[in-house]
Amino acid sequence: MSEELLPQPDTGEIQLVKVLHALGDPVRIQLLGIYADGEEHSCDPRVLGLERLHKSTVSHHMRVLREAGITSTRAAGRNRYVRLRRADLDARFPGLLDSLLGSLASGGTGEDVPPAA
Amino acid sequence: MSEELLPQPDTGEIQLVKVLHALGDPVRIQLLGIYADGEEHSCDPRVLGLERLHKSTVSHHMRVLREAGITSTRAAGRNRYVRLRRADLDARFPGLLDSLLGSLASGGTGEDVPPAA
DNA sequence: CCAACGGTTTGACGCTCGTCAAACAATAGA
DNA sequence: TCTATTGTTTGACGAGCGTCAAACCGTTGG
Repeated sequence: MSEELLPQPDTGEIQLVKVLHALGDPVRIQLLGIYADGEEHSCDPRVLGLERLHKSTVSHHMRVLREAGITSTRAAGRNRYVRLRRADLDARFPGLLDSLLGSLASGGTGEDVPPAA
Repeated sequence: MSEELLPQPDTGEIQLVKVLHALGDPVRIQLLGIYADGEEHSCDPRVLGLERLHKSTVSHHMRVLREAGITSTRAAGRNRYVRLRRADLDARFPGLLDSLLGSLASGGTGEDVPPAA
């Protein structure tokens, strides 16, 4: 059995400008919202609600997020489990993640917001 | 005499993903640090400490920041005065700007940090 | 009126990005 | 041992970005 972490930057090496660049994309900011629960998630576009995108495209976004230091990916068997690096990000940039997730919830993404009706 | 504001998005129209995209660039995140004092600033690259960049390049970055809703530009005579839209950003995304500026100060940009010596 | 100033706009260049498709790799299950 | 599953990698394509240079525009000051 294999059980290893895919390469990712050390906490101290995470750069703000790269984090912002990584999140300055509609798909990846949406992924951040999905990962906000702190749980592990599969990479399958169907599971993530990203059926509109090819699996290789999703894989690409995963890599960008991981290399920016935002997510951590664990490989187990033929599955990969992606999780938010909440503690590391909080240590590196205190308060940033919380305000980002808060802003996301306040609807700053231009997504379709169904009326409260 | 002319004295008008260049076009910019209304506070409610500011989109998080566009803000992050705008700030996910080394030059523009540096500009954010300059504007952090809340004062008005000229566009002259020499005044901004951006001598390495052509004035048209700086002008381009100004436009990106303004159209993302991050800055406000006032035209007076042949000068333009750029200022951070702190109140608008705080209203739209509470806490985001503060944590961004804090993260910037914590050195997450990969900039050269002179030793404390 | 005319020249200098502060910025913007346009066009060009190379590079990066987001996306898909196809091939590939590794594991799990029958 | 096949075959299906899960995801990565590579290559291609069009679009967008960051930069510079040159032309342009409105304003200021002789």
